[in-house]
Amino acid sequence: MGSTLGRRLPVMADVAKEAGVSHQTVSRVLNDHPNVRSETRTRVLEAIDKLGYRRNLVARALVTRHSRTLGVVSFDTTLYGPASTVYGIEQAARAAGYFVSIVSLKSIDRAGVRDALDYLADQGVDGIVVVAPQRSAAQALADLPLGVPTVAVEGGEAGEVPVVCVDQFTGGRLATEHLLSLGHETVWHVRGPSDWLEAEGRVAGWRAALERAGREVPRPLAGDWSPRSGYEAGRSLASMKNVTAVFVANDQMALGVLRAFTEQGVRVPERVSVVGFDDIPESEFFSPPLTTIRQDFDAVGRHSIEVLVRLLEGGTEERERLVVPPTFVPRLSTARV
Amino acid sequence: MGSTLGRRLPVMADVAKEAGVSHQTVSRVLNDHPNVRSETRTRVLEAIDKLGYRRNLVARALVTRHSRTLGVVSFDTTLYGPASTVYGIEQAARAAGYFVSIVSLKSIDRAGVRDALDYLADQGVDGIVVVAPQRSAAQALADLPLGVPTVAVEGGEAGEVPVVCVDQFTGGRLATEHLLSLGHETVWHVRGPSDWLEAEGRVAGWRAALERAGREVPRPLAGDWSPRSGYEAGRSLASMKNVTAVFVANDQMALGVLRAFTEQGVRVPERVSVVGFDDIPESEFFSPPLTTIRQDFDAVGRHSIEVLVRLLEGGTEERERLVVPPTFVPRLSTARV
DNA sequence: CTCAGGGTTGTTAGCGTTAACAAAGAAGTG
DNA sequence: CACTTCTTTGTTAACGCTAACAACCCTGAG
Repeated sequence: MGSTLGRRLPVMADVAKEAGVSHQTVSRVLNDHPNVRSETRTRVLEAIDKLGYRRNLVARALVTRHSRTLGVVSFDTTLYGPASTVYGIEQAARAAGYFVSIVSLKSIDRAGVRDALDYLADQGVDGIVVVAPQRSAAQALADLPLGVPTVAVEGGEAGEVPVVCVDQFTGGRLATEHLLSLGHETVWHVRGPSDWLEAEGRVAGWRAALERAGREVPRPLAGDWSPRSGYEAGRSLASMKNVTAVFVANDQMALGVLRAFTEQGVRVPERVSVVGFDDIPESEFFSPPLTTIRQDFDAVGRHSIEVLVRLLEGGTEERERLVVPPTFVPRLSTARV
Repeated sequence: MGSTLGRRLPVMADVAKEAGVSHQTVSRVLNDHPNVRSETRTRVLEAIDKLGYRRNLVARALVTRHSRTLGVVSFDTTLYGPASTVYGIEQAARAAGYFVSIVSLKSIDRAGVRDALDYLADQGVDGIVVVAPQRSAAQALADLPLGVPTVAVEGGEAGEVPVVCVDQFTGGRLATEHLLSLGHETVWHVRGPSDWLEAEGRVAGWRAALERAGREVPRPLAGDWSPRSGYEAGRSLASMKNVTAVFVANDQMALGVLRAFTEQGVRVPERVSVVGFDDIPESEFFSPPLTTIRQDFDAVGRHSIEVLVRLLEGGTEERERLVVPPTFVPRLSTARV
């Protein structure tokens, strides 16, 4: 449409001519410069309105050296956690007047993260949020001497950039303490992949709670966050007679565990109690509804933008670390021994 | 870091001086212009390498009037469908050399869509993909006289822009025919919100299959895609004695239905068969594993970019409509009467 | 030997905006 | 009333790149 229209879009000079002022005055009006006579201002605004003028942000970015665009690097935005975090980021960024450009990685190795950051830097983003839940990603970030202000989400201990994350340790501890408080002798654990900082944090919290209570610490079963890996862990657990309580490192794997237990005739919570992690929207409707630890992904996303914007606008380079607490969500998958 | 460094980034002129050529020659090398002596080319490339020069894409965009950025407007990217679609879009766009800027809407009304499109147009995107599964969004799109090439995903019948979508009608038909083929007298339906085109398509496919088989068409139960609404529909269905087969319009609601059935002692698939829609990663591990209709969201996202890029680069304004077929995924939630 | 024609490079002029400075008028001060 | 100061506006010069054109060199045909 309009390919033969010929009328190019109006530019600032057109508005200026229409309003009988210089283009600089138009610029001043648009940028809320205080020293413009109100009569002139209205005349300019009318001209803008009449011509349907819209300022060219690319030209503006060239001269101001600010694109008002933030970059986001994330791993597999198909997963609930990253998707929710990115959603929070996007909402907060837009509210703060920034555009959001996204790179979603398939695998997170150092090269991948480096490429993504370069790519965004090329585009001229003013700042970057890296959702880096894996150790490799966090390290890649730590190594990179990047010229763009950056914030890591779930970035673990990496010291170079500010970090916003959920307190995984406390989450693991809460889950475990809940199960112990119900009278379980010990708590088994289906953990996430070892490269993930979140997985490590949950393991550590679980272990600490057991040790503090002076209980035996069983060997954790390995999972990869997928329902299938939970299912396989569940089959192993079902065959062990002494298992009465399991803390599963995420809700999806917990679903797999529940499925395996159902197949093997292991009743939850009558014979085994199960606690998950994340509180995905589905977990309330698992059979039975899943007791879990809620992560406020949305808050994490919002906070990361707050920190980044502060970095961009304030400029103070506080080496911040903002920790969002998880919350315990009791449902029906856990019971007294 | 580097705030006191003072050394500004190298620009094309710096490279030119370093290589002993004009900046235009540098530009030609970067743009793969054929008429550059290979010796000169290597000299320029060496200079680029030595100085760590990176071309300023903002300046380039200003003069070429192309930002190589595509905009995506989507509704609630927290949901599995939109998230997967956006993921596919992002991957395909990056592979085609485009950046992706995202706007995620909380509610899709005409004003919201209009704002999002304006917002992206201001930013100077070259093209836009609108994930518009609701009728209101599709209409908003149809009304808008936008100056930027646009493709709608799941956009229904809206005639102004090319559309890429999954064949919802066929999906609904497949689900229903499967249940009928198992000997069920008729099939009940838990539908999605009436504003959603996808919901309508599935209802229509379900109805058509029943009518073609000469069966009674029960009144569909209303849902809003959430597990909770499925749960509520499930409680209603559980109380009806004549229900033996249910087609639920998405997997999340199907989870709620399964939960309600479990609570009421209605066994699946022994007493009632259930079919879902979407094939989310969890559905294989529901109890029982859910028979469902798979939508290839990723393919939809990829196709939408293909169409858009063709529009941008070819320029032919074919009023395309690309339909991705759904596939039937048999699992254990359905059985013969 | 001359001249056309292609390959290769340089020069100049934008793209549409903001920044920096200059200029003119209004207003306040001794 | 002269002089400073503030407000308002305009003029000019970037920002870093590509497009258009000009200029030069080299080759080969007449």
